[in-house]
Amino acid sequence: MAVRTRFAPSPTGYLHVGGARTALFAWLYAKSQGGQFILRIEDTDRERSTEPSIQAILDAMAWLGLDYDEGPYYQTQRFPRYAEVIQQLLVDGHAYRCFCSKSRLDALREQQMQAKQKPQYDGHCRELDPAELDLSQPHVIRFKNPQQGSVQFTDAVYGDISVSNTELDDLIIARGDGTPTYNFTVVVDDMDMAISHVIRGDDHINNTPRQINILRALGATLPVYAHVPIIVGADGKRLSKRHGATSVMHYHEAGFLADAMLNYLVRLGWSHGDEEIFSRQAMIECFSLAAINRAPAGFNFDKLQWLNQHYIKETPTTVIADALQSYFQVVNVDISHGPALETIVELQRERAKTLVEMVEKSVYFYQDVTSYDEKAVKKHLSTDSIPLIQQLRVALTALDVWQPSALHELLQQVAEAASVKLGKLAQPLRIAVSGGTVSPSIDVTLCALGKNKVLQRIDALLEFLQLQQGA
RNA sequence: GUCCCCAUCGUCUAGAGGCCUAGGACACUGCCCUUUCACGGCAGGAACAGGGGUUCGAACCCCCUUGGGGACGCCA
Repeated sequence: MAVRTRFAPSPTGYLHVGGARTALFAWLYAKSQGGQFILRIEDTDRERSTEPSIQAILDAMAWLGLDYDEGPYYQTQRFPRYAEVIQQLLVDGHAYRCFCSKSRLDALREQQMQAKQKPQYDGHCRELDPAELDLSQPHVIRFKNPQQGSVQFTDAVYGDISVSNTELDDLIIARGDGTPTYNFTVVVDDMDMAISHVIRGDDHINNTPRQINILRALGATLPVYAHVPIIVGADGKRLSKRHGATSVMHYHEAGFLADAMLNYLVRLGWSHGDEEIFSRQAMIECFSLAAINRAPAGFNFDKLQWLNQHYIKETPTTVIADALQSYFQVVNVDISHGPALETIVELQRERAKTLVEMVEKSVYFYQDVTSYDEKAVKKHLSTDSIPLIQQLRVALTALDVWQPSALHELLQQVAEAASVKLGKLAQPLRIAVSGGTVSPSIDVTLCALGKNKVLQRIDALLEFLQLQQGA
């Protein structure tokens, strides 16, 4: 049987990391089996579904590179089909009309909770004679769940699961306005779309038995179910906004690479021996449902950062440089006068955990230094530094070959001549060109900056120091 | 409350009865490298939730307890 998996988000907000991981697992399984991956938007809740949410989900899928072979399908476009199946269920006696008022249902629930029972519909309308009904009265349609026996299935992740039918009540499959509900539309869609493996969050594990009952009433073949544990925050609670960013696209904005995100996500609740690094290709080759962990996994920002830096270091320079461009734009730094972005990447890739950080650490390559870090000045500069810096300026001015090795040599000579350590020279210089004490190696930094800018900035620093002297 | 599920270092995890004196990774600490910051290298601390079984032998199998998560909607 052809493997077909799907990701079926409801467009009520952005794509969060838990959803992204579920999507990744479904995508991986399809890819690993040579099957198809389908995207379906579950927008039957018209109150909460929004167009921007749909776009946000599509954007996030695109960023992560989770491409789909079919879809996106929209459930709101399939209402005629749902109506058809509901009719069939009604005719076959697998569903019935329920005229119970909300207030009766509320009272029933209240009563059951008081009696420490599981709140369930009591089947009040289950045996009404279809011939004697007044269809003009407001009513919903309920699925007639079996009352005997139990539902058993083998989850590809959790193993055998069994639930007694007495735990399941007659769920509503069509609302008062005739629109179908989630547990019903999923079943119809998975059946119609010939989904072979339903891979979804484990919050649906309790829905599975009732979905199986509907599937059976419809005479459909059952898919394989694989429930993926949820992602929790540092406190063990379900990941939510108070744990920090949960939107996948937030990580894009924060300068994370899609490959890093994917690698992090795939290792959250799944493993392949001791391996930590998985390219897309590697994860497709190694993936298996059986290796998914059953316990909820905690989101660990530090490890994501580590992976991101790993990919920043490993990804070809030009690719990172291309990606970097938009991050400079966001902070309004004009990069047209200064080193090529490839150079920035090469100088900074070992010093930045995110592309945003890389930008923050590289602004001085494109913009003049407007202030000096106070601590740095205090530690490395005094009016006594002026002669040494002046010597350095003279030497730099005379240098024809503006290359790292030549610059390195020159610095060493100047340091030797003044009988100071290289650090005594490099730090003041660093302050001059960057405003602080942190930069790539001074020789490559000077080289990337260019002779003119370096001399200008040395002059600016000298001026600053002379002003201090005067004061 | 009822039902379902889960349980190895702080976190992600390896582990399918002897290979476990429990391995790797992130984070943390120390040292080395070093012109700063990083990268890198080396070293270190750190876990089988508790209690009963089963077995010659249990992190692995069974039961109970505890802890955690999820579901119980005319939400998905």
